Amino acid sequence: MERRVRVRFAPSPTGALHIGGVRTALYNYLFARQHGGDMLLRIEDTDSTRFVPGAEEYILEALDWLGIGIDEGLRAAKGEGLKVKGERKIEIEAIGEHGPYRQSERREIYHKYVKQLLDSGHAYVAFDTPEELEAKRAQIPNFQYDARTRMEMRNSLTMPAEEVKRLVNGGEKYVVRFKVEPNEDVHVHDLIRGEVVINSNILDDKVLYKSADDLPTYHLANIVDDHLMEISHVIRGEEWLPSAPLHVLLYRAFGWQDTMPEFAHLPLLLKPDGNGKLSKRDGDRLGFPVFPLEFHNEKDGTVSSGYRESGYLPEAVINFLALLGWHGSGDQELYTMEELIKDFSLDRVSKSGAKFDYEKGKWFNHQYLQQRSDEELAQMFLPVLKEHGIENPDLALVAKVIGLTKDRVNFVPELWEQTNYFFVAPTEYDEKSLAKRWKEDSPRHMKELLEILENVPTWDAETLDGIVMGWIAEKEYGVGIVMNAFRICLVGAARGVHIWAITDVLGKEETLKRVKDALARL
RNA sequence: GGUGCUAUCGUCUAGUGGCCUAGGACAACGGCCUCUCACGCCGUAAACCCCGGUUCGAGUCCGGGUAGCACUACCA
Repeated sequence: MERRVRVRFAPSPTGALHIGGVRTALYNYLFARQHGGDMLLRIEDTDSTRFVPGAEEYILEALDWLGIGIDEGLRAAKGEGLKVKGERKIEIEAIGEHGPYRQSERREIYHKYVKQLLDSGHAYVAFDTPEELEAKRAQIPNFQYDARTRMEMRNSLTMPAEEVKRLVNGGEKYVVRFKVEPNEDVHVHDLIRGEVVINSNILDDKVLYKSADDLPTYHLANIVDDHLMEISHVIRGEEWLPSAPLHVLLYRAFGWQDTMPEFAHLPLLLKPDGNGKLSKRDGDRLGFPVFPLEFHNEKDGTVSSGYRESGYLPEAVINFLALLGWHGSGDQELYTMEELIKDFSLDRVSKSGAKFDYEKGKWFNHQYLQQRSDEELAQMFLPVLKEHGIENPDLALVAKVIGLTKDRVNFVPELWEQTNYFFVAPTEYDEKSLAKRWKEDSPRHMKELLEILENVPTWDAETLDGIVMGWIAEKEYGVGIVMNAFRICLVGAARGVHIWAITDVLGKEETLKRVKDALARL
């Protein structure tokens, strides 16, 4: 009997959610959905010193924006206040029977399990201060707190029980360490990498709990919670692979080996250039976001740009991320979330790290932008127009102009460069275009054209094209030279959509005005 | 340093011993379309890390190198 698939995404609220974390969340989500299982979200805030205000809200809002649904644990509640640029005022709801879902709220639970390990002899109390340990490391190269060295340290293994009790009761700061048995080959079965074997000698006696803040460390909290929350598959980043054997040992120490989850360690997202894993600095340096949403870090005062604010569509980010380290069964590149859920498979996840290819991300956004309706894009374009001083434009007109130009852009903000001449008449003219397209005869051509345009029976593309082309042919002027001069008058440069599409949007009056203005200036 | 993971076009990747003359996509380049600039379409260039071994046959399996990455905290 297969057990119910239950996976979790368990970020730490230490800042904006890194794009690699988003991918981890996505793969967990796809896996859960595909198997009809549950996707949990748990907050791993066991390091009180690294907590960043707003980070939790950020994480939940980011997942919500991307459409990565949470079935259990913490999630963004639907409603107003969500998706507000700049200020994050989301409502958080907790659902499920396995809560609380913030580790900082699970102290009593961890106490119980720390005690269990202590009682069974799998763990011990240690009093060595951080300073003492640091001194030890400085003194002994490659010092490791383990079977070889623990008998030289200040812990419950080397001190009389009475002394330990006295110290603990007296409020002395201590930690609880896991007692790793030496020289044992620990086997970890990884769904992506196969069998990984590590000898326990290289593991150290990891700190499981620190009395200073009365909180467990990641390793303990993670194992206890995954067990209690009945997690079936742990899908996480490759950086966790080295500590997976420790986790296996922990499951065994608790006697939970029969329900231990399966592991899958995902390849890392690497810098686009050079070596190493992708960091926030790379984004700043190369000019692209490494976070889903913009984030204002209250703690260090930094601002991180986000995909959403850069004009990315969530479905493009999802598609892009899905293919960074995973490949479908065929040659398909464009995937909806539904298709991803159908086709996803852990054994098609790559083993090697993937360099972050921002250029491809642009292409994905281009693809998805084309699928959005002109009206929808118009709404998204409004703020950009406002930035350029266009207040309360005619929405139908904006949509029409977008329909004419959207296939030229990758992002909504880029629409401005493609559409500005529809909203603002040119006041100066591009030098290069002028040099190439504005000839000696051009003023004369434009004067003639003006007369013709003033007298056309109807102002539609077909009529204009017929009349103007007829006139050019009759006078043997050359289509290119006349039309480009005309274009310069209307646009200010030799660029833009089809000329009759421009005159159509501009209308007769504005078109004539622009030609007259150009004539007066050039 | 130690341990582990990984290794196909510039990048993401397909490839599970003969279907590979190594396929697709992004980017690059060229052409077509055309009143311009784009888009689009068509095409070109571009890779199996190295050395051994197994095999009739290796990108694919094995060994050894090399390289890259990760981990090596009272952080996750």
